[in-house]
Amino acid sequence: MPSKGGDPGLELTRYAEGPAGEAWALAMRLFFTSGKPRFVAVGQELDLSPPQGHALRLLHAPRPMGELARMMHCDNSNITGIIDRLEERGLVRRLVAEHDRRVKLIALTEEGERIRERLSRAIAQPPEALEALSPSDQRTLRDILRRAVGE
Amino acid sequence: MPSKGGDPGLELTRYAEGPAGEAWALAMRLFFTSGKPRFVAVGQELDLSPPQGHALRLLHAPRPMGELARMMHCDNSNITGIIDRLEERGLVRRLVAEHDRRVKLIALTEEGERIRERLSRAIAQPPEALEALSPSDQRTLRDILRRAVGE
DNA sequence: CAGCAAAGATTGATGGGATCAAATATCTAG
DNA sequence: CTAGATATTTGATCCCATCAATCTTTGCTG
Repeated sequence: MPSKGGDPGLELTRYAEGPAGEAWALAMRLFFTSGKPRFVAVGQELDLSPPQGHALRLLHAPRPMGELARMMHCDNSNITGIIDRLEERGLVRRLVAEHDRRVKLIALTEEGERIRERLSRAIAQPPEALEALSPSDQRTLRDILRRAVGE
Repeated sequence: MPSKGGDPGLELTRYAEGPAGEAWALAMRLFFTSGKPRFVAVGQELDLSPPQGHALRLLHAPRPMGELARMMHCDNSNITGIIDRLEERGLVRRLVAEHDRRVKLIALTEEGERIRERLSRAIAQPPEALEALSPSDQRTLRDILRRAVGE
């Protein structure tokens, strides 16, 4: 079964085993053709690199640097630079935690909150492929994913 | 509804509208907590950066540089370096297209094919959250996503 | 209390990636 | 043949990832 057109899919299903594997392959395809490009595009409009955008999204509540690093699956020292640049732009502030003066809590400024809001809204927009599903399929999809994620 | 634990979710559902939006938010959460980390980890084992891995996966058939660039949503000039490094490692070859000597077709070497195979297999493995679903949910999920992607 | 190991964050070095402008080689139309 | 378009490359600049080393602060232990 050769793929159609320009093969926009990542030829993922070839290696998938079982229904879960196939579903996962299709989901990743959706993400790579829709999700990631949009994330990058929206980030560019707001002049945010993907890691900066990611960090901003995680900051709906103040967090220590180390927690950010863990959540972003990257090294501690990496976060320093990302936060540096966000701080220079006034989107973020470093607060010293009073219970432990080693840790710095990163908090959004008002401007940062505004940008985060816009970013989140744009990213939450589902791709057309999902919007085009029947309402019943949409609900079923949501319900199954809720069960998967354990919500 | 404050999130539980360390808030591994990206607080995505707050901005989602409608079932499709919620489903999308859940899918992205799955991707960010499972998919991307695994992609990066598997890449590290094989000593491939994420873009190198991505490019390799797209090369199940020889492609011109420009086509790779379009598929990876990046600038043409970007691909040059990525392919340079893959070529230095002997995973890839540049072939001059005979119908147009401007274009270079990128083809996997045998070693490249082996690596690509291992990468693809590892990535195709669905996250536990999906494996844990009932077989019926798994099938339904796959079917809905097939409809969405239009397969 | 003194000393010391561990934890949180930063710095510096190195290499890869994104983006943009400019250059090169080739093709195609007229 | 020539002008313009196309595919790729180069160079410059910035950002990100990773690792080792450093600094401060904490908490433990004798």
